[in-house]
Amino acid sequence: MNQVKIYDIAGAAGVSLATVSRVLNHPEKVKESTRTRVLKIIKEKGYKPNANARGLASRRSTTVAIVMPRITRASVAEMIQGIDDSAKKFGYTLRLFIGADTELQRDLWGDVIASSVDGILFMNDEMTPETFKLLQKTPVPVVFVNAISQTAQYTSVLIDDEKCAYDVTKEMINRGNKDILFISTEHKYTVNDMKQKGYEKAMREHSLPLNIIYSSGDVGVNEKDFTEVIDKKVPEVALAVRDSMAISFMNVVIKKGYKVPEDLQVIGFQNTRYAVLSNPKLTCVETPIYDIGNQAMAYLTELMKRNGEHQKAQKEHANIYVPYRMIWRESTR
Amino acid sequence: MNQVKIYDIAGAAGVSLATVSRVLNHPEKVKESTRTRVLKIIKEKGYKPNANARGLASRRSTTVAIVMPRITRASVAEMIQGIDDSAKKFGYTLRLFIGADTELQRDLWGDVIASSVDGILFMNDEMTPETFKLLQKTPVPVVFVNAISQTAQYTSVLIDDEKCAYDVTKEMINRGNKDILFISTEHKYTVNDMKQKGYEKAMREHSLPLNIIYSSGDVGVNEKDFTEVIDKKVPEVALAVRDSMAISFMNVVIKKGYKVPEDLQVIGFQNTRYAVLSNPKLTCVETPIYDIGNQAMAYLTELMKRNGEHQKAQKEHANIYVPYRMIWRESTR
DNA sequence: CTGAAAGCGCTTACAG
DNA sequence: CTGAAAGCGCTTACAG
Repeated sequence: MNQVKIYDIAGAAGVSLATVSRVLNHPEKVKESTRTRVLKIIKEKGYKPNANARGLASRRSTTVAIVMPRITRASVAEMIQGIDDSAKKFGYTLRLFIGADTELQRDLWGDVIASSVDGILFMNDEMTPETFKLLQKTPVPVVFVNAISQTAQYTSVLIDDEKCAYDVTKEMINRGNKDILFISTEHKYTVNDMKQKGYEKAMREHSLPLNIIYSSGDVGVNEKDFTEVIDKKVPEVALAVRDSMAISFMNVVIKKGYKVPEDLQVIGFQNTRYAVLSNPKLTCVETPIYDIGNQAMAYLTELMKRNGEHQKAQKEHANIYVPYRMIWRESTR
Repeated sequence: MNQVKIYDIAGAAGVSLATVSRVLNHPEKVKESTRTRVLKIIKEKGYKPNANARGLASRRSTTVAIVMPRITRASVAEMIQGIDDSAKKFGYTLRLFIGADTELQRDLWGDVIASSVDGILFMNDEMTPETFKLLQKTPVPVVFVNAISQTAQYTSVLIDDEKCAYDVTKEMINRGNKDILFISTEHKYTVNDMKQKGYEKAMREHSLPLNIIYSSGDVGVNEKDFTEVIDKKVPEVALAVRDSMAISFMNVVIKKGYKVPEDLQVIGFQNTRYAVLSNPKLTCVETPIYDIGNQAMAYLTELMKRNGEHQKAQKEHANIYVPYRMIWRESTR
C-alpha cells in the first residue's frame, strides 16, 4: 500500500499529527508559517488523507450518494456530469447507487447509509411509502433531482413541468391548433404527470378535447402504438414527454406519407442529443438537465454545511425551479 | 446517527464483536447455531457494517472506482449499468471519478487512491506517460473498459475493433462497393484508430483507395464537414465510428436529395438508441456495451480476489474480446 | 497556536 | 469455535 500517511507528513514537518490534520481541516487555527511549511510537504509527498479513516473519525466523508432507478435514461448522463462538476468544486466525491424502489428497500438503502455519505441526491420518482420511511430515517440531507418528492418534505431541483407544458400547449393553441396529442409514458412518473396536468389545463381553458396516449420506452412498441393512433387520425400537433417518443412518432407519421411540419408538428420535452439527429430536427422544450444536476449538488452542499452546524436543518421545503426554454427547430412551423 | 453498530448485535446475540464480524466475513469459522442466531439478529435490526470502519480495518472496501473522462458519451450509461449489475452480484459498490488526463494527474487520481477502492475500472483512452506512471503505482488491480491500454500491461475488455471494422468493410466490398468512406473522430481515441486500421486493411487488400474524414462530436460541425465531403462526391458506403456521426451524415445526404440506402449506404459502429430513431433506421455493428461493462467488472472481481491472496497478480495480460454482431436495418441494402 | 490522547466502528491475528 | 486486544489512519475535544 506504501501510501503516504499523515505520520509521514508530521515527521517530515516536525509537527504532530494533530497539526497536519488541522492544516487540512481547520487551517485558520494554524500559524501561517507552520501551515505553509506543512502544505509544502503535503504537496511534495502527494499526501491525500485516507478517505475511510477520515470518514470514520470525522463522521463526514465528503462523499455524496446518487441514488437512481436506472442509469440508461437519456438524460441521466448529463445530469451526472452537472452533479460531478459541482461536486468537484465543493470537494465532494460521488458514489453511485442504482436500483428501483424494491431494491432500495431490500438492500441498497442499507448500503447507502453504511457508506456514510454526507448527503444524498435522490432521483427515484414515485416512491412507495416504505421507501419514504427509509428516507425519513436518513441522518443526512436529501435533495430530489429532477424528480418530485410527493411529500413536500424534501427540496426538489427541477423544471416547473406543469407550467412548462401549459405554456407550450397554450402557445400551440394560440398558433391556431386545436387537435393536440399528448404522448406520455405508460410507466408512471410524477414529472410526466405534471406535464400532463399542464397540457390538460391549457386544453380545458380553450375547451379543446383531450387526446392522450401512453406508450412504453421501447421504440418497437412505440411504433406499433403510434401507428394505431395515426390510422385513426393524424393530429395537428404532438407533444411528447420524451424526445425519443417524439421522434418515433414523427418517423411513423412520415413513413405513412405525411409531412412534418406541414401536416403534423412535433415537440419533445427534453432536448437530448436525439433532437438534432432526427430529420427534420426536433423542436423541444429544453430541460436544462446539466444545470439541474449542477444546482442540486450545489444546494445539497448548502444543506450539508448547515447539517454540520446545527442539527436537523431541512424541515422547510421549497422546490428550486430551473428555467426552461423553447428551442424551435424544423418539426414545427 | 443512531445507526445499529456491531456492538448492538454482539450484545443482543450474547457474543463478542469478533464473532459478529466473523459471521459476516468468515462465516465458515463460526458454529452454525451461533451463526444463524447472529444472522437473525442482524437481519432483525437491519445492521449494515459501517463501510468506512470496515474499509479502514480490513484495507478492503468492497468498492470499485470507475474512472472516465466524460460521462456524456452515448455509450457510457449502458456500460455503467452493466458494471453495476455485475458489481451488485459480487457485492461491490461504485465510486465515480470523472476527469480527463490532466485532472487525473493533478488531483483526481489522488482521490481515487485515497478512497481506497479495491479495484479500478479505467475508461480513459489515450493516456499520457504521466498518467501511465500513476497507474503503475496503483496498489489495486486495474481493468480497462472499452479502451485499450497501449502498454499491454493491463487487461482490456472490449470488442476487437480492428477485426470488426475489417469484417464490415470487407463485407461491403464483397457486395460490390468500391467507394467506401470512413468517418472518424477528430479527437484521437485508440479504439477508433483500431477501427480505422481494420478499414484500411480491408481496402488495401482490394486495392481500393482510402477515403477518411475526421470530424468532431458536435452535430453542427459534423454537418458542415459532411456537406463539404458530399459536395465533392457522395460515396457508395459510409462507415462511422459513432452512430451520431453516421446519422448526421445520412441526414445531410438525404437533405441534398439523395436516397438512403439506394444512393448511399450508411453503417454505424455502436448501435446506441439513436440507431432506431433515425429515418431510415441505421444499420450497425452492435457494440455490446452493457456486456463489456458487465464482463469487465466480473473480471476485475477475479483480479481483486487474487490480489487478496498472493500479492502482485496481474502481470500477464490478455485482452478479453466481447463478440459483436451486425444489425442490418434500413440504411443498407 | 500546538501536542498527547481518546476514539471513530470495524477486522484480524493471537490465545485459549 | 470464541473472546480480548491491538490496530487500521485519521479527527477532535482537552490541556497547555
